[in-house]
Amino acid sequence: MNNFVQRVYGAVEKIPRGRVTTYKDIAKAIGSPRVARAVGNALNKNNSLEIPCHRVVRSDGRVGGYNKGSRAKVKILLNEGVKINNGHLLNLTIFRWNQKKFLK
DNA sequence: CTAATGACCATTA
DNA sequence: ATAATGGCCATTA
Repeated sequence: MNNFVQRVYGAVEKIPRGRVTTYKDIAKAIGSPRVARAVGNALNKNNSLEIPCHRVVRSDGRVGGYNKGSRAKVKILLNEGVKINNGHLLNLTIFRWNQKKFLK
């Protein structure tokens, strides 16, 4: 574990059930807007159930990867009420969660 | 030290 | 709609 991973997890653990955010949004949230790819790498190592990394999706509305397989990721999200069709969110803007907005 | 890798992104064809 | 491309950056070999 290192500082970067800690910061990523710190942002991810705040995502509420039934909502999603993007790798890029996590990057912004930790103050480094261009590290989306590295965020994915950090989440790939996650094993903790405390970190809801299945709620992080791609900015194009596709579900993205998962260390237990993207099938499992879709399954969990569907179970939380996020609507997905062929690995693509029906409407990313509806389910997207923005921390700043939430705090306002 | 350098090179390769990957749960990404935006642009272009 | 798909596919290719270049960029990005932390981590790992």
